[in-house]
Amino acid sequence: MLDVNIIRQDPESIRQMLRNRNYSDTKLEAFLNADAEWRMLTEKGNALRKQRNDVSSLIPKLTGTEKTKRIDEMRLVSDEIKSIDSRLTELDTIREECVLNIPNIPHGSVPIGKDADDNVIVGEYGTRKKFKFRPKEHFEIAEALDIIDFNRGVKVAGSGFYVLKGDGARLERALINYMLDMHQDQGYKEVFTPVVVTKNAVIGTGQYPNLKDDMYWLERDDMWLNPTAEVPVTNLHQDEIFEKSELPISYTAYLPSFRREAGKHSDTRGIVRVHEFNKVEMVKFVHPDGSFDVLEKLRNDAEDIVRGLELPYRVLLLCTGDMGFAAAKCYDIELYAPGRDGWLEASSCSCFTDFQARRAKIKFRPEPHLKSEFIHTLNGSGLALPRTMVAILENYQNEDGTVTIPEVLRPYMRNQNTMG
RNA sequence: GCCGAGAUGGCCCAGCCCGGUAAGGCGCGAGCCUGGAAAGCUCGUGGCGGCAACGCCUCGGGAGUUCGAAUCUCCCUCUCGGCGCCA
Repeated sequence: MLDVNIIRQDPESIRQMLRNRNYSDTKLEAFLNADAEWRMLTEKGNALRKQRNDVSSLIPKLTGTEKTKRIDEMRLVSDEIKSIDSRLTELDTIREECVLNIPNIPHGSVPIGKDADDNVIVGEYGTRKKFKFRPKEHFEIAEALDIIDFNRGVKVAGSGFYVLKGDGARLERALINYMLDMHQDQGYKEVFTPVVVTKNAVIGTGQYPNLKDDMYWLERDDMWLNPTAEVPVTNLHQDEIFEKSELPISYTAYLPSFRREAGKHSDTRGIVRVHEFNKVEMVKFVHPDGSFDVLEKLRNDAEDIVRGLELPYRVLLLCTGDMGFAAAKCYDIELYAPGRDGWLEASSCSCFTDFQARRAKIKFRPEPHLKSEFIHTLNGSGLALPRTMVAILENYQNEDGTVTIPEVLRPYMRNQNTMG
């Protein structure tokens, strides 16, 4: 959520920003209209309240006709206040709904562009293996090794779900532990949070309202299935005020994530786009100064995971048109998958400035006697598990159908070095 | 799920029965005092609108009664305790 003062002060630059981000219908104009009326009525209402307060403190001292007269007068004033208030409540609802639908302002270093084609490739790293055979796609490998069972996943939970078996399940567990351990070494504190979150939490991080159709909703309890650990982890500190000395705070969390992927058809033959997947996430709460430098560090922490796995990858700087709603700047890390000869987005690292902090009311006190200010939040996946597994299966496959286990994972798999 | 008790400024806590300017303490800050400090004293310490004087709001959330609600009525949320159920 943006600071309403910024919207009021310079609506034209917000309009330009929305054009750059490809948001056509954002209710900015509706906000401005409602806000102008709101401010006018607030002042009017305050003046009437002042009158009522003054007379009300006078009334107990009065007697007789003077008193009845005043009470009658105040009855009219109260009625007017009531009608102003009910209009103010309407306007407030409109204002809030509008402002919740306006995305964050991109950082100056973000390239302006329409869609994914305008993203900037920051760099390509690692070496691609030369295969002496046609590299297979991950589902061919996995089915042959019987480590992923697509049909039974569908049987249990419907399309878009899958089952890991044997070495597949163990590889998943190894990856989670490897990632958590590395993030711990990088200075992140591990947390394990609820998978079900409140509506307030999804508002706090900005998934609600604009991604609400992408999340699973538990109607009976008005709860939401975690779409990314960013939600429960960032909201851990909802409504809190930190001392300056407590910042920065870095968390890492492993948590299942759920996406309805409404309108997209899930890839039933693979695990590239599924409804439930594991992910290890990094979340940071930082001082507003230098938060974009922290983003570089965060991205590097995610790259460490990929480098450790010795997978070829590239880093993209997302353009204004492709960036997420709440982000001010965002890098994607994509893994190269030789079987499909394509790139897989496995991590997204973003700086949200104070956009989430304002929604979730996360503040810090710059100095003990000074007013509290909003902190900045960041997060990044390190990494999404299914796509990492796809990349491992396709990059580490051998001609005989076996898959070599990346060296860093072997300690987590009882020193086993191949699957199959 | 049932019964009971609670929710008041950064933190603690009074006020509620019996409606009339939200008291006090802690912490933190500024000032006075002091050779310096402690103690003491004074002031400040949430949000919104004008952005200066000022005004309004704020007692978990919402609705109602009233000239006037922290206080009375109704609904909801959360916390704690007891009972029940249970991996």
